[in-house]
Amino acid sequence: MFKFFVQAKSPNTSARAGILEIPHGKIHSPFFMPIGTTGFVKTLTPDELKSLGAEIILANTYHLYLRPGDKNIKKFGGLHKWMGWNGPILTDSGGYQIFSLYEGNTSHQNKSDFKTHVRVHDSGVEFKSHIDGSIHFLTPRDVIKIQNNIGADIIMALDECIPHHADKKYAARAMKRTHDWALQCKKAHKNPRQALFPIIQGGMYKNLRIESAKFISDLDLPGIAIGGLSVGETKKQMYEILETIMPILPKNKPIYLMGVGSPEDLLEAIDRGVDMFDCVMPTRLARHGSFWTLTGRRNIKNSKYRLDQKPLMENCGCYTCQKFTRSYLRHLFTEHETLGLRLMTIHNLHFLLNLMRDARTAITKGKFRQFKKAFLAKFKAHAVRRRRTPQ
RNA sequence: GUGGCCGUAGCUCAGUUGGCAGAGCAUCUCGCUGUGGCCGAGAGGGUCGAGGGUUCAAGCCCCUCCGGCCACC
Repeated sequence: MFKFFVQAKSPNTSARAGILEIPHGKIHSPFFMPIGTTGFVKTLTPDELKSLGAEIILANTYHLYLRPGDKNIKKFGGLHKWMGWNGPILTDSGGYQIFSLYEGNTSHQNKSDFKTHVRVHDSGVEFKSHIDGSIHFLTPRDVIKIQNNIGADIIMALDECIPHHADKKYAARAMKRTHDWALQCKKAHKNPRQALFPIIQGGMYKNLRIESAKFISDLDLPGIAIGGLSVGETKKQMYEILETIMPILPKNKPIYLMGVGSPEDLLEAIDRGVDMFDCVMPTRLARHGSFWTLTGRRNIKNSKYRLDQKPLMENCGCYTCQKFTRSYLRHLFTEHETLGLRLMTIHNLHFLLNLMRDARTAITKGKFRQFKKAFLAKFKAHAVRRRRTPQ
């Protein structure tokens, strides 16, 4: 029901290519999961996702529990059937919402009109719904039951994600809670068609991270997730944490770095042995006008694209680049036309999913290091040039 | 013709007893990492309809003119 094989490794790197077999299909690793929090990847149909090469998508337990309600999803025949996506799905547990919606959280900018409150107790999490203000209390056991109802192929244990600047005492307490909850989730989880992944925490403290990595590994569940990164810390900090824990994680299980990321972070994490990723970046940035090219990130709203007859990216095979110019896409954005959001989303997802395919090919050929170096040299050069000579 | 109201940033408008010319939107940059299509940060943009007067100081008070709207002959 759930199998993971490592197929190829590349020299001088921990990067590896593999296959993950789960009830709704096979996934080629390393892979990126587009985010469909509320049961849809914003602006795209499942068919479009499939043709972009997405092999699995991510949805969110907290959001689906509030609306339409996990019990209703079960009545509809499960999330796959309801949303018309017959490929693999992973549901996040809602642990990240503890972090991003936490009262007084300053590391993330809370949306001013998104007045959700979260209180963490040893026994579970208290949420105030951002939809109707109702109060909900969820235990680790509840979170598993909700995910059973939603029916994803991979489900996540409840964890407590903390800000990067959390002190050691706070980080240790959140880690301990995350471990207790992981145990409770394991105990509550009984559906063999769903694989449960526990999550490593420990803040920016290496000894806590090591302790957490060992504890989570010892649970002997089908996969392992790394949480609490890409939450505002520097890239150097994130890579150091990865280098600290990756060597002590089991080699025969998929490793999932939650919430990452940017093209450069994906390659750096693959280099250190990570197999799975998810991130809002390609889809959210697309809706905000940003798009990726091999020479870095740009924004279609810039006035210099007003009369630009080139596609978003030269030699890009995506639908958007085949059919439309930058000037037209900019026009769609200035007119606030929905089509612009769709076309940009298609491009960014194509770019990132293609990057993952290229990385996999490079690993298979034993040339990942060269591939990474060549990609980053072009991609980051643009960012440096921008900093030095602002236009 | 007479009376009244109005004229301030590209647009819609604030502007206190006279005391450094303002906001929202738009424009132009930048940011966004287990999703609010938002949001945040910053920038540019003004002979305050024109001219004169009073005053240390006028968008504001006085006079003339121009333009717009309304009412009444």
